[in-house]
Amino acid sequence: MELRHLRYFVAVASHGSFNRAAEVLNITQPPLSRQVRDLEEHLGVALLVRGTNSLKLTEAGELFYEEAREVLARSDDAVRRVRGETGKEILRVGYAPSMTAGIMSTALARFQGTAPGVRIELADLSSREINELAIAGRLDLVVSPGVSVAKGIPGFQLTELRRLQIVLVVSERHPLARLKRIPVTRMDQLPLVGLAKDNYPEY
Amino acid sequence: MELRHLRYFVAVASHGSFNRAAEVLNITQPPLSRQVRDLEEHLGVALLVRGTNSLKLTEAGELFYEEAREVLARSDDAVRRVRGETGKEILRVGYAPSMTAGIMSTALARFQGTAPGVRIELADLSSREINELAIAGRLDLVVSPGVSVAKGIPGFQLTELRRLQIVLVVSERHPLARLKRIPVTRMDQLPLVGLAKDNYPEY
DNA sequence: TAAAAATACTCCATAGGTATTTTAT
DNA sequence: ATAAAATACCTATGGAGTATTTTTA
Repeated sequence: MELRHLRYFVAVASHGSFNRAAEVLNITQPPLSRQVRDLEEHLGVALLVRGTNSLKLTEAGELFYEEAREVLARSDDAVRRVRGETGKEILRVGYAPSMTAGIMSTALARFQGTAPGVRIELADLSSREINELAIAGRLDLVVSPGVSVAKGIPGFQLTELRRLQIVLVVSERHPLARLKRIPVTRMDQLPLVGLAKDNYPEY
Repeated sequence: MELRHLRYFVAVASHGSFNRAAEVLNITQPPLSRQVRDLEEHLGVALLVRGTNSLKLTEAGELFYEEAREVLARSDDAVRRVRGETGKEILRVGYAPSMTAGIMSTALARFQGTAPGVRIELADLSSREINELAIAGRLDLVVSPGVSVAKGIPGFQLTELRRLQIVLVVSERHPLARLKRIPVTRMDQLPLVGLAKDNYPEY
């Protein structure tokens, strides 16, 4: 198997047609058909279902399509890097740890998969710092609690990522424990015990 | 550029010789030289410094060697997956967190690089548990303080990974502070304040 | 029946082989 | 002097082209 097979298959899959793919690849249709067929034979798996006026990917085809694109992206990237056209693309991400708990690592892995050339600079920040740095143009992407970016950040686009449930845990003898619903306003009066700024200077 | 070029270059780089690489690849030396030369030409970068009895990678060569191995590993993995020989290889790692602080994440990343098909199951364990599970055959790899595996584990091979310095911090008024060297035996007599088992049930 | 893909063949580019020379230790 | 890589040249596999047939919406 060579990269050619992957390039050809990806072209066919993405154009949904041997003829159009051949055109794009600047070759004729028969050799393209042959190469893709060779690939399927090599894999021992059918990648495409050929209907005359329709071309569908099999389940294996869908999988291999993703994989092949991945491999091609990686090899392109390898070439770019060794040429010194180094993956100097940098994505600067500022995030609030509390907001990203449990999703950051998979998000990173998946992003690196699709864009292996991009270097990611992570900074876990307080929401205030996120705003400051973002406004100063020192961040490209921000993950932050909604309230703190409610007004938006100039030059940034807002997307809802997830909704987090915030729960109140009280002793069963606490006056609030008796209420079915607790209006947020009721919490104004509660004393808040938290960490002083000095205790977490990194924020 | 085709996978062939990458395969050939990797073979040459890893064997440190065109002749030996050619042998392994089951081709003769001249076409191998040519292919590698074509690759360098395509990249526009020298990958190897040819001394008659020595072969060295250039800086670019070192980089491209890693990249190429990556691409090849990915493509192999793609084939395996689409064939349904799904990356069902699992490496079960048991480790003592204190021993692996600061090295685990990079180790994981690098391992995934060379063997992307392998799923890793991590378990941070107490050294006692590590021994138990390893003996029970439920772990493939173990990172543990030397003392606790000094006797070895049946079926496991021992390799020294790193030496950690353990330091004793005392008040300057403490009797031990006066000594230049403190024999371990002296510490027998010191009271030890630690966490009770109940306080870290996950261990 | 009219597209799109498959077949059948032809050709030539190039991967790979053989023989030899060059080079650096 | 010698072993390893480069060079020169040859061979032949197989990638790509042309012409045609087959297939199914």
